[in-house]
Amino acid sequence: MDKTPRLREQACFALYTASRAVIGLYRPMLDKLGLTYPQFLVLMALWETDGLTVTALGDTLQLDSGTVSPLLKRLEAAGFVERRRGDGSGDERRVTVHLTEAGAALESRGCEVTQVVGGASGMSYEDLVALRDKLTEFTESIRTRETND
Amino acid sequence: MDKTPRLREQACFALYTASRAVIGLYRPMLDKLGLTYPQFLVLMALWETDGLTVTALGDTLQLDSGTVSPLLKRLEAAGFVERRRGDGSGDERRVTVHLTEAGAALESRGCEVTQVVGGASGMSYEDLVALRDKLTEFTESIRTRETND
DNA sequence: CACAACTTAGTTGTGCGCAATCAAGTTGTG
DNA sequence: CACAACTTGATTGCGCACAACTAAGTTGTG
Repeated sequence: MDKTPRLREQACFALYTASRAVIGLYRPMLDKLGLTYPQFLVLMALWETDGLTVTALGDTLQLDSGTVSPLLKRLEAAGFVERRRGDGSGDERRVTVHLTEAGAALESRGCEVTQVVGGASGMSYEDLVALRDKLTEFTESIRTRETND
Repeated sequence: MDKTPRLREQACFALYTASRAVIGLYRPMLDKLGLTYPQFLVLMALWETDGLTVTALGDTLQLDSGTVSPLLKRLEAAGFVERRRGDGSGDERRVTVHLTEAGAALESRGCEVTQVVGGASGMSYEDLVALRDKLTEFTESIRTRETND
């Protein structure tokens, strides 16, 4: 029984490293669009459903307001999105996030990026799908156990 | 052909989310040891091989000096590690990192944490090993393609 | 020896990520 | 209506990550 866990044997470390590696793979391509990876995720969410509230965006990306608010501030400053308070709902607390023309225009180039990254991953489509499903299962499983101490 | 990639379908997003979720699972336990996850990784590397240089630590954790240097500064301030310049090698550029007594003493409690997290992941040992290997393969594959533009 | 090229750590600046806190707005209950 | 509980988004503070740069030390070449 080797009680000392080796770094290389830890699935969590592999996860941590892999995550940073993919983002690093995206980086040079996203740089050309003037985006960071989290900013790109926001746009992907909006390309799918424009006009999400800040909370809905946070739920989608699994990020809290302390991350999303400044993220949107930068995206707004860059001219990719626009925030509107009390948009139609009559609830003045709600802020909806909308793509600008520039933000919407990035969609096709953005999709290209995901294609290229998928190809550069060195894995087949089937493998990627299997990995994604395994990871999603993993995350769900963790979230349900989050109350642990 | 749906050209617009959905966030939920992206393996990269699943990776990004899963990574943060595991670290979140570690957080409350590591808080009790006074450590963050990256700091815990440094200690794991040192429990395995004490006296690594800053560069060797960076290679092990796949982090550059801009991340490792301040990380070690905080770990040193917390009394878990100690840095020594030109340690024996006669090369005054090299800084080796050594566990203090307090740092070494955390090992058994640290190992416990990895056990608990492994259990709380909701996956079998075999599944975790398979996932880890898939992720390692993924990362390696990406690193070899990093010269892409 | 001279000196350019390189290696090693560290610093600076920007952008996440998250806990904690806050202010403004809304809702439920009496 | 009054007012406590809640929701929504923003702010603050700290610790990563990483690019770009710097300073100090080492090595290879003539």
